[in-house]
Amino acid sequence: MTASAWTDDRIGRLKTLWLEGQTAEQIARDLANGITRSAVFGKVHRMGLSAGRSGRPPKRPAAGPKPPRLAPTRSLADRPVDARPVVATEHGLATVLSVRRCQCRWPFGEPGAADFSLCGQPVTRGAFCASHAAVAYRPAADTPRTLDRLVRLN
DNA sequence: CCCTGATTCGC
DNA sequence: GCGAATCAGG
Repeated sequence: MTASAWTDDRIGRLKTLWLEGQTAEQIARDLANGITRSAVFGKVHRMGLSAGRSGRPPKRPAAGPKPPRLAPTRSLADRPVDARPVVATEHGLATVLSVRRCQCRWPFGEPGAADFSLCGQPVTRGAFCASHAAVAYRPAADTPRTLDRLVRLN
């Protein structure tokens, strides 16, 4: 089999894992096939998914000589989407430190506040539960009324 | 200091 | 278009 070929299947897995907040290293391990985290990044960029994650502002050139070298790494990270409901006096089931990957990370209250918490319901899409994902991943603009209704699902 | 993500270059 | 190297930020 070809060592490297971004089939639609692999691209789909890449996109899914990336949107789930998996690290590039994690995705590389999942795809295997000699795919390195660099390859993952390259593909992600070509797909136009790059923006959104941590970073580095556009700057000057790079890339010098390239002797054969591999750089395996391992760890976990969490830094998905962000959203803030204007009204939120309620509190979720989880905190920033206790929330698990399988729990909805929709914020309740003001970040930094003593009562700040996270939804905590089972994740169904990306980093949020079904209700919050509907708001967080809203592709197109909705009417203020629709958004208000969705936010009230808290 | 280590890890992760982003950007740019060479093939 | 793909992969690797390099840089910057946390």
